[in-house]
Amino acid sequence: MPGQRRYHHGDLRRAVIDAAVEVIATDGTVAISLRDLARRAGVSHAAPAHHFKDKAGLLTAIAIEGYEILADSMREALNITPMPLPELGARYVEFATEYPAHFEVMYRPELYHRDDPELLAAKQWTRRILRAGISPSPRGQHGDGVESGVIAAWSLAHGFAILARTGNLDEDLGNSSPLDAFRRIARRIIPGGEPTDSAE
Amino acid sequence: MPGQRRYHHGDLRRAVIDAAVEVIATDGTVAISLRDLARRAGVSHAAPAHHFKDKAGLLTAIAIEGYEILADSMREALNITPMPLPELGARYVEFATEYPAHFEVMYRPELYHRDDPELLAAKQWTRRILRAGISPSPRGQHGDGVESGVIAAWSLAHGFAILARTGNLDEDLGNSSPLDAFRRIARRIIPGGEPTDSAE
DNA sequence: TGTACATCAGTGAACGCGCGTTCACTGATGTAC
DNA sequence: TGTACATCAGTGAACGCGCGTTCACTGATGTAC
Repeated sequence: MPGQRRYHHGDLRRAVIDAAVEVIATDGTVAISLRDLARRAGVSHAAPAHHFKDKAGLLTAIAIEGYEILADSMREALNITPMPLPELGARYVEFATEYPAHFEVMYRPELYHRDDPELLAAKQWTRRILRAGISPSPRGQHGDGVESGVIAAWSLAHGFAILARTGNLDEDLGNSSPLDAFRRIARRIIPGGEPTDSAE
Repeated sequence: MPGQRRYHHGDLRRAVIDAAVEVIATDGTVAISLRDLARRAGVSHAAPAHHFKDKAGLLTAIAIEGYEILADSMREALNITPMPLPELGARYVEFATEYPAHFEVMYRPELYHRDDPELLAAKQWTRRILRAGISPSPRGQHGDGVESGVIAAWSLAHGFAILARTGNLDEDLGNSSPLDAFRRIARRIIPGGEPTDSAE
């Protein structure tokens, strides 16, 4: 029954987050204000405070959600691929592409409550999964190459995701989707992507 | 003669940019306001508008300066190294480390006048140098690997720079400086970093 | 060297705005008995 | 099934604030003759 004025919204928390995500994806984090989001949700301007306490609280919620989505996807990838590191990177890039607003917020900790316990837990859980990408590797004698493999994969994925999202790779990518392009590059470059001693 | 009240500042433009850079490096771009910067420069709040027109104009100036500094450094690197791509990446990481505020502004185009002609020129010039990193390569038969080499180097450098700056690599890096760590990784991973068929 | 004038850089008052946050309130919902 | 009460979710008025921008102004500087 649209148009009907109800006192209770139903799921205001969800509605505000969704509106925020939309605004951020379009105009960046500069553009969000609680009052505007309340307006979009068709609710009085003080209502959101009820769910998020303050503006940083809202962004904290978005960051947490982002970490959870990302962790789930990577967790799944670990179960189905024989070469985890490049695939983990691909999932990372995919997440950044599909959830650009979440991604952006996650990496701007000055915007949210960086010491929120729930956030800390989600973040740590995500990192643990990322790191697990190397443990199932059959070769043991890498030395410090193991560590740097994770750093390399993570850096590559992170940088690629941002550059692709900000349009910096447009002229290089041609027709191929960012994700495909990333997979190609990652397979060639990331340790664990291909057997290291076979030719070409 | 400090303490002396002068009518003319001397180099207000410089002073405002420097103040902005300091604020951004500490508290992020959220924290800058023209009025605050004027205060820091010891000048009336309307003075900065004289030099930058508006807030976005100030950030445009910072972005331009960033592109110029980065381009100069990479240009120099091209002249002195036999393996350009990894070294270009290292310069990129070095720039992001030394000029974090410039770096941050550059990649947030929603904050400045993205179609400013001077900015466009600086940006294009920087990209041309980045791309030049592959042309002196002796091997010709890469196919699309050439293109993806640039993308890989750029992505790796960009991602590494951000992750290092946001403290995400702290527990991996140990004692080594971010720049050294990057050089080590880049040399091993980036095409053109090492001869591809030698063992180890 | 001196004067007149144009230009440049900074002042300070004023504007209107949208924001985040607080607060006493009220309508809606859920639960115990 | 009915009633009383506690809790929860949203309202709307009010606050104080700092901001960006505009504007007529004035002091300082540079230049032409």
